[in-house]
Amino acid sequence: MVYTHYMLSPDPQRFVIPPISSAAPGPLYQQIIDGIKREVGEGRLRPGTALPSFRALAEDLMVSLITVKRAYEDLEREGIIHCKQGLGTFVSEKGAELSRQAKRDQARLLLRQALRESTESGATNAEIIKMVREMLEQHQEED
Amino acid sequence: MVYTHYMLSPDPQRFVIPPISSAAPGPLYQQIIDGIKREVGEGRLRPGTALPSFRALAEDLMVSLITVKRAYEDLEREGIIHCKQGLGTFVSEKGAELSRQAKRDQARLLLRQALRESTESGATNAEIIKMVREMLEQHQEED
DNA sequence: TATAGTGTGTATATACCATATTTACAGTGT
DNA sequence: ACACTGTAAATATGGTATATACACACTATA
Repeated sequence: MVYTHYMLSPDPQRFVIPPISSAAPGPLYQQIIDGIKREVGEGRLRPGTALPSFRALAEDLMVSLITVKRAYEDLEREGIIHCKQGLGTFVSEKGAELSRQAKRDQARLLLRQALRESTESGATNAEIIKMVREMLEQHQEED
Repeated sequence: MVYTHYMLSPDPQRFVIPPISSAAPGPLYQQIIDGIKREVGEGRLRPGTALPSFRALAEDLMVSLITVKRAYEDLEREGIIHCKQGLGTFVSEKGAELSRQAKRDQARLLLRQALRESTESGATNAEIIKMVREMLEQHQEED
């Protein structure tokens, strides 16, 4: 068992980024992006700290180097991280705030779609609110 | 101006299925599927009635015949419609109920994702509920 | 009552783009 | 020189969309 520098706790789970899976919905690079945004946004990967190298993360997640690069490129374009050739990849100063903002925007987008589907299914506003409350309670129990 | 048999009102808008666009998110065939589920689920395309032919819908939506076929195939697999070679395509008896059920399932899926993104963005349950209420009010105004 | 015609849905071969991989290249520090 | 970093190019695969040709069902009509 080898602990990598980006780990913050001696968790039996080796990687903070995953789960990553070809079976999961969405492309692999998107799953990596979402995972890193979560870790950065929730403060487990702090601004200035180094992310795992392309090769290290690729090997850990059993994924191609290019797939990691694709994910890091997108994150760099969003200003959340920045890559320096020969040095490594690091969390940007505004990375946490940008990650949370991205999550907020994504949440609004998904919520709009969910509400549209709900109304088209014949659900009333009261029923929708009720469903949201129930789901939030379930999420609580998971923590 | 030509009215087709599947139109229910002399709407200046010719087609009930659209809007369809390469620019819109999601593949074209999925947009067709969603549109037909909506029309069937909300009762504007009733069980037993004929849907537009592959060629007619393809021409109307300025899309390939194969794209329409792909959409109809998926809808048939879900039991919402049934295609009869040489005859046409028709809404199934349980089409409306199945469409609404599909919308409900899709809504739950999207809602789960939206709530997860919201919590990961740092939003509290109260803030999430508030956002849902605001969005529902906006949807009301559109009607 | 044959049968040609015109409408249905069906199947095959093709083009294109996003995704993911391998392999080789270039920069930075020790 | 070496061992690490990120970068770039060529390739393979799968999903999406297209055009073209094929098979079935009704119907008008000779």
